[in-house]
Amino acid sequence: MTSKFTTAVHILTCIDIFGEQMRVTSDFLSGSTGVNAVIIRNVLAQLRSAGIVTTRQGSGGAHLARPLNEITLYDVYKAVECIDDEGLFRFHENPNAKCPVGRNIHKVMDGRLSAIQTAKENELKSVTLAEIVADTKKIISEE
Amino acid sequence: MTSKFTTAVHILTCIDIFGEQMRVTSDFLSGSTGVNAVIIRNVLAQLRSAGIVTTRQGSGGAHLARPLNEITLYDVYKAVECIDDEGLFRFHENPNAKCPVGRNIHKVMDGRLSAIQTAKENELKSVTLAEIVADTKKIISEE
DNA sequence: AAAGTTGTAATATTATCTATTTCAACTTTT
DNA sequence: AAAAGTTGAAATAGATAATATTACAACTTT
Repeated sequence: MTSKFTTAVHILTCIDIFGEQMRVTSDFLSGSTGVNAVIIRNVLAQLRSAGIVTTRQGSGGAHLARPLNEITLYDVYKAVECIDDEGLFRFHENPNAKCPVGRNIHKVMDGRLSAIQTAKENELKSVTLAEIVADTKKIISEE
Repeated sequence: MTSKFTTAVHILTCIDIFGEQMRVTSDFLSGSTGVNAVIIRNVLAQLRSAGIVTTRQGSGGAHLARPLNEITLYDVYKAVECIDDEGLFRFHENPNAKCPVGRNIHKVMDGRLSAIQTAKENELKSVTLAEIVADTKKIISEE
């Protein structure tokens, strides 16, 4: 499990909150998140590939590619964590095909576990960044 | 993420399916799962602490401590993966407290993410090992 | 007493995430 | 045109965690 998902949400929140007043560079985001600037650029690259942000060489600064209420946590998660490769659970990789349990346990569990995966994804889809940013602004204003 | 959860389900399935005919030792389970025998014994120790299996030094062989339909996937998951320590997501650990976003993002996301955690746990609670074993036996009989 | 097993600690290996270094390509400013 | 600051990306290093391995004491049965 990586921390790229929460880092990405942090990044997007910063872009929205600070983007109008200043240039949100990878260096600034590195300072806010405490994550190395190169990692930030990697995450931004993944968000860019997913059509969530725009970046430009030279001029610098990241911008949202679409409105906050059209970006769900699932979109962000899918962009930065490789969902297809591995699900919520990790299988032991070398079950013995000569054992009737060993050669079938993966198949048996897959169906049950993918239901859980789906439940997680549906929860992620139900939250947009607009809500995250609204919550953040509210907390900041009450400080 | 570890593979101890799926390994544990595999182990419990084996205990039920093979337990009447033979002694299900850590060595046998190592052969069926492809997981090192010491790791198997560690998993068994965790399942024993959770009151799911019984083991004995010397005589060998693991046994179920209660009926399959009284063991949910959640029981197994809780026994072998430290649920409290870390949730479904991993946070970047050093957000900048001097940044209004940095010092609040964790709090903002926590509520949303724990809802997802709960959804996952509820799904895990809804499946018992009795169903896993029934599915496995069905597939074996059709081979 | 011998053989086989569990329980457990200590160490090694492996995989993976994160950080770091480096530099070319690009944009804006002077 | 030059300088300063930035992104994109590759290569390497470091840190962390999961898994495997080794070793052996304690235990049970034959």
